[in-house]
Amino acid sequence: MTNLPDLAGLKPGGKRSTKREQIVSVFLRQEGHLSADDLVDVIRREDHRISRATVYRTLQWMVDAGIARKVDFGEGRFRFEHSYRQPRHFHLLCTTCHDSFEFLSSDIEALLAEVATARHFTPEHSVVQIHGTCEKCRTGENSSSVDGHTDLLFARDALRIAIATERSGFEFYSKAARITKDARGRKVFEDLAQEEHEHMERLEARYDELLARDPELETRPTFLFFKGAAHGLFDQGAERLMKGVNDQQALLIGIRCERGSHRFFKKYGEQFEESEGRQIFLDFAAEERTHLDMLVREYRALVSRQGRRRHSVDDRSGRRAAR
Amino acid sequence: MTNLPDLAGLKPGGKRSTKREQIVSVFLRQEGHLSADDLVDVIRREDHRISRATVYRTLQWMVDAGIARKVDFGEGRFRFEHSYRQPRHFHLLCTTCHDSFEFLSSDIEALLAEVATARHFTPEHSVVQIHGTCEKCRTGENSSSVDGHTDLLFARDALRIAIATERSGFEFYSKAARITKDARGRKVFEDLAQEEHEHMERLEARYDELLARDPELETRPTFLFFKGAAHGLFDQGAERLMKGVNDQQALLIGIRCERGSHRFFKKYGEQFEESEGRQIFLDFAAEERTHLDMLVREYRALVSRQGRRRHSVDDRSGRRAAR
DNA sequence: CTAGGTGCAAATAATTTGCAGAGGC
DNA sequence: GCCTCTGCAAATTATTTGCACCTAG
Repeated sequence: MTNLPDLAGLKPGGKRSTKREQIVSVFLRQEGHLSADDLVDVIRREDHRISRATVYRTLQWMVDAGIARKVDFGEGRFRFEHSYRQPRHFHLLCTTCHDSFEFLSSDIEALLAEVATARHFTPEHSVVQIHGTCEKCRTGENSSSVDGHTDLLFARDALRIAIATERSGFEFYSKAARITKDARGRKVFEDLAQEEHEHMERLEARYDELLARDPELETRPTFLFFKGAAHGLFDQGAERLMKGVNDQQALLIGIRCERGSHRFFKKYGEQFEESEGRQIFLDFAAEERTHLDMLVREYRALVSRQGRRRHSVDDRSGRRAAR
Repeated sequence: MTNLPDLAGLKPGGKRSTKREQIVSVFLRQEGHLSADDLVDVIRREDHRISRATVYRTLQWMVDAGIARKVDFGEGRFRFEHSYRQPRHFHLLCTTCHDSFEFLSSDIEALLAEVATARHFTPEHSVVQIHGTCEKCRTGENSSSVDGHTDLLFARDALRIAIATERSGFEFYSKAARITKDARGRKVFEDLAQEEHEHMERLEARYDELLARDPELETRPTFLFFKGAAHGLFDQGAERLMKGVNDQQALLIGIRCERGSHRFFKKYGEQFEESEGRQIFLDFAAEERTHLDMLVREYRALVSRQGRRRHSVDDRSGRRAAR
């Protein structure tokens, strides 16, 4: 299912499965958050002659090698999770069944960054845990769970965000085109609206492909929580357009939206290991970048045209003054 | 400095200082986050004959009694903090000097609540920790620190938020009064603007009193991070006013702002133990409640006046039809 | 007198380490 | 043969517990 990493340190034609490789391989085949003891149990099922000490040593080695991450759920012992894919995710921890669920929240991350800055603190990593009771333990039955397919969920949520942003971008540019007087400026906005629309359709197709891979995908709960950062930028921009602005201001608002959007998706996407979700964010950032460049070019053109017009006015008034 | 709690379980005329009382009293005199061992060290300074086991037992007793809270900073052992005053606060943890700093963030709490809801999870408590390097360890010198005077800081930040909200409330009502056509409705908005203004001055006086108690207070870093929830409600309301609304809509917008504000400050304030900050939030919530009632009364009056007018129109057209 | 508090030492529990032997290139 | 890995048992660390004793009400 998951494509295992290269088991660093193993020669391509590796001979016998040494203990370490065996432990690493078993660990990577598991999902969820294992305690050292859980891992010993699983491993003993296929090989009796493995010492607890070796498991501990291998776990430490995996942490150093970046394969595993040590997490503390406050149980008085550590657990270990795969460390590739989403870095810096957060946890929901059921105090009854001790099951754990992951989530991402760029919103919380942004707030944490603000706190760290305000307190002159250089953050390395953050721990966010919600301790409580999971639905299963409360109601008895298990609902659609996250099931560890976080890759697909991440891609799904990244696409949803990208689509929502494209949609509000489309609305923004349609509105901007409607209120722009200058024919050339209007054309730029119309083209951008057109592009946003096309790209939105491409993203929706990609979303459908994803659904085809897992028909249950759409019923699964949100994994990536996201609203502040980029979402709403275009909506806010559209509101500002309604207050009555001139062509130049409309371009500036567009630039501000695209730049915010580009920066955010690039920065956020780059945090992740190679994955479909990451790619969606980076593709999207690139797209926003193109739009940004287009707007900036147009803005410069507009300003220089106005400058020329003003110059000729100046010339005229100059001549008038000299008269 | 801090007023110690009643050392629950101690009979009023308690005789000799039993060990437990001694340990509790030493614990409460400390500040920061102590490990069991730290506490043993401190206690041994005044009494050699205290067993580690007793300290552990007393710590557990304190946790059960609600005097202390057990926290896990991922060091492989637990620490204990005073549990009265701010519940559910979060931590900045320096990986170098192992010092710890506290902060509150209603914004993060709100997001965590959303995540829990979306995942059908019943949250009990949340852990939020930012691990990194503190300013002291990075630059060598200690800046204005929080110094454990969290009570004052909490009160200061609560006041700041209340003042900011009053200010935007004042602006909102001034604007509403300006655009209201109906004389009676205008009077209501003017009165409210006036009230917000007076209350703002009272809050500012209270703020100055606070500053008098600690001249350094204003230079200390933010303790309570806060922006989403209530702040901005009136600003948003004011924006909606600008879009051109009738008197009735203006009242509805005001009602929505006051209700949101009231609910938020009440709910948030109630979380805390008795403290100045809590009182500020609750006073403020009560104030918003009064305004809310006033607006609702006015809204009903307006609607009933309109109803009467419409009725009389109906009557007239009825007569006309019967003619 | 008696329930609960306390000290001491031993028990637990998770994890680490010393050391001698094993295994692979 | 050399170097690293591994198993085993002992050590370490934080915390808990059993048990006999003590002490205040």
